[in-house]
Amino acid sequence: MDKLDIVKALADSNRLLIIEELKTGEKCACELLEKLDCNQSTLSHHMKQLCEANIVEARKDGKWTHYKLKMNTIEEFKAYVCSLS
Amino acid sequence: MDKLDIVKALADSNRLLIIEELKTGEKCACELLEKLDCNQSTLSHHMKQLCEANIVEARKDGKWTHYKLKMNTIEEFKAYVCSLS
DNA sequence: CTCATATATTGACACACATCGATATGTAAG
DNA sequence: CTTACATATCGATGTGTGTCAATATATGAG
Repeated sequence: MDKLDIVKALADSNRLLIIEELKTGEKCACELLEKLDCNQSTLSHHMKQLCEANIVEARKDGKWTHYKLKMNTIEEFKAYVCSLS
Repeated sequence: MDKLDIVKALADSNRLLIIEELKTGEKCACELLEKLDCNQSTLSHHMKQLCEANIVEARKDGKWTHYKLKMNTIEEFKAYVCSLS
């Protein structure tokens, strides 16, 4: 886990919203797109960054791509934040 | 606490290093400067951002400014990260 | 095969931001 | 008052990145 990659991936309002949506469980790109005020290529770009930071994982299912939070990474990041206090 | 302000303030390698230094307690700017590979005005700029995000607080003492982690904010951020899992 | 739909990639662009040198401000000592 | 030191601010600059339109790729339906 690279702390810097993680915080950089979190440092955008749309990506924080995406995380918020994924807290309630796996969602596909078109569901996420409805919640965000941006176009499809922008969403795709954000999802790529979240995946590359290992915060989110993608699962392809036919035409759809489903995304969910990657708990391993989140737990490791949580441990880091806890170490600050 | 604004999550976005916090993650943006964390999203820089030098600022993560500063946080790491402040984990061990209050330090003045010149001590921090020794640990970082940047010039004095750059450090000052980073400290300002950390203060504005309420992650760090400054205390002036004569010529020196001492910085320490602001635990209230860190605890709130910790609660947010915990809410993700 | 053709068409529609879902998602990814590319290229361009504007804006944010990390960095530095120069300078300003503030404080203590002599 | 003058000098030295600690820190802050300013202006300029290069790099990074969020955004979009256009296009590509992939999948399934008919």
